Amino acid sequence: MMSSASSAEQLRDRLRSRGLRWTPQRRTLLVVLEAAQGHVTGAELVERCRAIDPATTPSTVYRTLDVLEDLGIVQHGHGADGREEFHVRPEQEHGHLHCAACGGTWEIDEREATTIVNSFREERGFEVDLSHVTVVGLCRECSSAGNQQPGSSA
Amino acid sequence: MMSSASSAEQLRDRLRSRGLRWTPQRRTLLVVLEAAQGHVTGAELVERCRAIDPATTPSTVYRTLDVLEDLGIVQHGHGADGREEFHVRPEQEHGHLHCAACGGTWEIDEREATTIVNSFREERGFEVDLSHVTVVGLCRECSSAGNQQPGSSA
DNA sequence: GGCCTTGTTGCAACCCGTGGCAATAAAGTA
DNA sequence: TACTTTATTGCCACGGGTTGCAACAAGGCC
Ligand SMILES: [Mn+2]
Ligand SMILES: [Mn+2]
Ligand SMILES: [Zn+2]
Ligand SMILES: [Zn+2]
Repeated sequence: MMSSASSAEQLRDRLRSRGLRWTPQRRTLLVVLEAAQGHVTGAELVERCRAIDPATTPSTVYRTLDVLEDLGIVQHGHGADGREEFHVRPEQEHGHLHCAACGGTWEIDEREATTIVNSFREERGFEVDLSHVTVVGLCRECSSAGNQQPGSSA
Repeated sequence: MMSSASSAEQLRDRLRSRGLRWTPQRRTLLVVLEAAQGHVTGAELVERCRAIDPATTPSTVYRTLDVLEDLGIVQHGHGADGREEFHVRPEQEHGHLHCAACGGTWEIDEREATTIVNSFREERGFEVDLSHVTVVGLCRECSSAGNQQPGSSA
C-alpha cells in the first residue's frame, strides 16, 4: 500500500539489474541488517544470521557484506584493534574517536570532520572516507589523569 | 669506544630495571628490529625472527612487541585492512593516508597533522596518537579519474 | 517446463593474531 | 654455587576474516 517495493524487493532488483543474484542467504542478511542499527561487527552479523538460518557460513556473509558495501548499503570501518565494524544505516556518515586508556568511543560527525576533510582535499586532493576513520589517543579525562599513550613511557 | 653501551645492553638494562627479563627470544627480535626500518607488519617480524631462530613462536614475538611498545621502542598502527604495522625507529612520528582505489600510501607528518591534532585537542581535549592514524579515501589521481569510494555506487 | 550460463555457496585450508596454562629459566640473593 | 621467585616461553585452542575451488542454483531464454 504505502510503498509498493519493500526493502527486499528494492535490493533484489538492484542486484538483478547488475547481473547479480537474489539468494536466500542474502535475504537472511538483509533481514538482519533491517533489524540492526548503529555499529555491528562482522562476527555479530554472522551470529545473527545464524539465529535465523543455523546453516549460515561466515564466508558467505562476508562476501555479501562486500557486495552490499559496493551498493552503499553498509559501510565498514575498523575498531582500534583493527577489527571490522559495520555502520548500518547511519543517520549521517561519521568516524570514530577511541581512547586507548579507558576504551571510550565517540563519534566524529561531518561538522567536526570538516576541518580535516577540507585540509586533505586542499593540500593533497585527497578525498577522505570519514566512515573508515578511527582516531586513537587519550580522552580529556584520561590525559589529564596522567595516563600515557601506549609507548610514551620511554 | 664511541658508546660504551650497545643498543642491546641499553635495552637489557631498561628491562631489568623494571623487573623484566632479558631473554634470547627478545634479543633475536631486537636484532631484527635493528636491521629494519620504516614499516613492517607483525607477521614479517615473526618471519625475520625465524630466519635467525627457526624455533621462534608468534605469541612470544607479539608479546615482546607489546613490551617494546610500552618502552617506546616501536609503535604500531593499522593498515587499511586493519592489520598491524609497526613503525621502527621512525624519523618522526607520522600517520598514514591510503588510497582505496590504487592502494597508494603516503605519510602524514606532524606538520600536516597539526590542524587535526590541535582541533581535537581544543574541541575535545583529546590527544591524538598520530602514529596510529590511517586515513583511507581516494588520492587526487583516483578521485579525478572518477573512481569511487567503496560504497558510493548507490 | 527444460536448458544454459555463470554468479554464488559451502568447504577446507590458511593467515593474523590473542589468551590460558603448565613448564621453563632469568636473575636477585645467600 | 645453590636456592627462590616469578617473568617468560611454548603450546594449543580459539576468534575473526579471506580465498581457491568444485558443486550448486538463480534466472534469462526458448
Ligand atoms: Mn591498534
Ligand atoms: Mn577497511
Ligand atoms: Zn579515556
Ligand atoms: Zn589512488
